Amino acid sequence: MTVFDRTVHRLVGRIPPGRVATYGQIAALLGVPRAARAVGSALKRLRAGSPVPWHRVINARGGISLRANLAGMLSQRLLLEREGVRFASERVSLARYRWRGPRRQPLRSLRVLERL
DNA sequence: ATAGTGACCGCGT
DNA sequence: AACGCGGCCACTA
Repeated sequence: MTVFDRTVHRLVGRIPPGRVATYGQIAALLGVPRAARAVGSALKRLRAGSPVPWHRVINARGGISLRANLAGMLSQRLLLEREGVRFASERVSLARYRWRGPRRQPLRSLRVLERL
């Protein structure tokens, strides 16, 4: 494990249930816009049983990238559907499910508004 | 130090 | 809309 790996894992850990992010998006949020591929590798290095919600990371086309491992591909889809993410012809609508990135803790006054 | 390897991406057929 | 390429970045052997 490297610093890069842990940084990726930490960020991915903040994606809420029912939402998704793309590899490129994660890379961009980390300040390395073109490291999408490296992000995928970092996720692959996750230890089995890790609490990191790796399944919430998909490719820019809204699809699952685990083409090689068919088993893993199905489980990813299952995990997402279990959270309410719907698939349409092997794809999810990024417009609808894309996570907007980590938000700073809202200001106290704004929090009140959120409850409305 | 270096060459090889992808859970990627955007662009041009 | 699907496919193929080339470029990219971090990691590994």
